This record gives sequence, structure tokens and C-alpha cells, in this order.
Amino acid sequence: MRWRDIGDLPCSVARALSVVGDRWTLLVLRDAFLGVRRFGDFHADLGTSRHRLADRLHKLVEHGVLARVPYAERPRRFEYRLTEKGRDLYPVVVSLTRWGDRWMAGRDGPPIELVHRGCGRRIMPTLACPECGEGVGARDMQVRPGRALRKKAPAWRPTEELR
Amino acid sequence: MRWRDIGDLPCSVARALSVVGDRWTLLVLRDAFLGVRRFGDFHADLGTSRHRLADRLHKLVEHGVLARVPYAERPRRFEYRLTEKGRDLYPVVVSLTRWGDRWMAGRDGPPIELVHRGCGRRIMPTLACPECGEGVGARDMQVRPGRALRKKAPAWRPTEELR
DNA sequence: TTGACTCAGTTCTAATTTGGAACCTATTGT
DNA sequence: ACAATAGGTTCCAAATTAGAACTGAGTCAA
Repeated sequence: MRWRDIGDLPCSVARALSVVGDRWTLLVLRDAFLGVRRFGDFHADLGTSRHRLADRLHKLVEHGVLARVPYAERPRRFEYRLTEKGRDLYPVVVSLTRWGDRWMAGRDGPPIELVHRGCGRRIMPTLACPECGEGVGARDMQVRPGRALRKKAPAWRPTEELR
Repeated sequence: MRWRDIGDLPCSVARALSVVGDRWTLLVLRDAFLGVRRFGDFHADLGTSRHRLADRLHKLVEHGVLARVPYAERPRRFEYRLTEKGRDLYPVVVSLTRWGDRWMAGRDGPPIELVHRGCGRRIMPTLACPECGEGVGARDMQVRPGRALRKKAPAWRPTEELR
């Protein structure tokens, strides 16, 4: 299977990765969440090749994750801003941050800290059930096929327990 | 900058991606969260080359995300199970699922559904503040440099607002 | 005891993707 | 006129990937 075909699989992870699963793309988004907007700033911060960067930015614009909006005429210049679709990737970036903080940090601790504007405390957001509010981990959730999958692959059954 | 060096950056996202940012790796983990454990099952489900798959599995074992545990002697056979470090990637996989469900699903809706064992409801976990319990998005959080970063790059300042 | 089969890989080659340097275009500042 | 700034594009060598074929240890059935 070719990587470019993963977006066609009946799997939301695969479809999401077909947009953000390329090398550098999630780091571009990390920068975007830190407020970076211009080609030169992304380039300086990421250290990737201008070629790849231009490619990634344009692909994210195509997918509606970033918007290319002019910020100057003569010469015409554009910047890249997160759309609603793009901002909705925040949980992905934060979850990677949380995991990196926990398992990959040096002994000086996490490189950045987050403060919740709502309550003013320094926290790292975690996954919770939006109905009952409890924090959830892999073992608290049970998987079952949705309508789309029952149609396409009626035989598929997830394992019941994650041990 | 070479991809193999991103793990050395003072950024938890970059460090996390140095482990799980390779093509197929997050799909291997998705399968693992669905209960897949054996080489042949990963291969059948993912459709990636055996070569890449073997590589990714061994790399994840090296990083302690999966454990290679024997399930048969004569012939010796191994399966790959999530460790605690691996299970802690659940928020990343769920966040990708949530985004894929919301922005990339076909008209039959999401391929799979999740049920919270705690309250029995069909939900999709979301990000919340572990202190006050409120749901959080990109605009609810403020960024500031941590100790590790103040040491290495004292001049760095994140933008205050995400507009 | 031979031959088919299973599982978990490894090896090989061609095709694709990436990284890095150099170049291009439009405009402003000196 | 000339350098500087911003945002790219072009080119090529090097690295990575996909897919098919092969390996090796052991089981099973005739």
C-alpha cells in the first residue's frame, strides 16, 4: 500500500494522517499554535528546506487547515493562519506535547509550560469524557464498529479488552 | 535539518515525533490499541511492506513503546504489546480519531464508535483541564517557556494571543 | 519421511521522497 | 545603481520506501 492512498481507508486515524502525517507537518502546526505565521519564520524556526516547507504549507492550505491571507500589497505577501479546522488539531499537538514532556524530557523538565486562562493554573490538558467529566485512558474505552464500517467490513470485530 | 535530529530539539512535540512521527508508526499504534499483537496481523491489516513493518516494530520496542514478548516456544514466536509508555499515547491516537471523524468522515459517519466504560455512554474523549475540569481549546491556553527552555534559549517568547 | 503449510522475519531493487544549495521575482531603502 | 527583504522555485544527490522474492524454524498430515 502506498502512503498516498491511506486517506481512502475507512479509518479516521488514517484519514487524519493523510493530512498531517507527513514529516514536518505537525511541527509546522506546533509553530502555528505558538503564533508563527510567515514563511520566513517557519523556515528559521524549523530548519527544514524551503522546498519542503512551501510544499507542506500549500498542502495544509489545500486541506483547509491553514489559510493563506495577504498581509501586504506591493510586494504582495501572504501569511498562514490556522482555520477552525486547523485549530481543531490542538488536541493532537497538546497530546504529543504531554507525552513528550512525560517520557522524553531532559532533567530540566518540559521546554514549555501551559497556563489555563480559565482557572489560571499551570496544567497540561488531559483526555476526559465530555458527558461525565471523568479522565479517560485506553482501558476506560470500549471500541465498536460504526455504521460506515459495518457497511464496508461487516465481519470486523475489535478485541474486547486491552490487557 | 535532518529528520533524524529532531529528537534533540528542546521541544516535546519534536521529541515525541522522533518516536512516533514516522510513516505508518501511528497506524501501527492504532492497531495496537484495537488489540492487534502479531506481525502477521499488523501486516494484513496495514498493508505496508513487511520490511517497513519489521523496522517500525523494532524501533517502537527500542523506545519502550511496545514490548516483544514470547507467546510460543518451538518455534519461538513473539508478539508486540503496548507498554505503559505505549498506552500513554492513547490521547494522541484518540485526538487524531476525533479530528478525522469530524473533518474527514464520509456521509456514513465515523468508522468506529467509542463507549466510555465508566458512564456507559457513546462519546469521543475531549481535552479538559485536569484542575478545574473545563474543556479546553487552543484559545484557552497560554504558553510560557519552561525552565529547560529559559536555559537554552533565554530570548524566546511565545506570542501572547492566538487569533 | 516427504511435502505442504505457518509465522516471522530478511534481502534485493526500483521508485519515491527528502535535504540543501542556488537561483528568481518584486519591491523598498540608501 | 545596488544591497536588502520576503517568499518562493529549480535542480540534483542522498535517503527512504514499496513490493516481491527469499529464508529458516518448526508443525502437521499422508
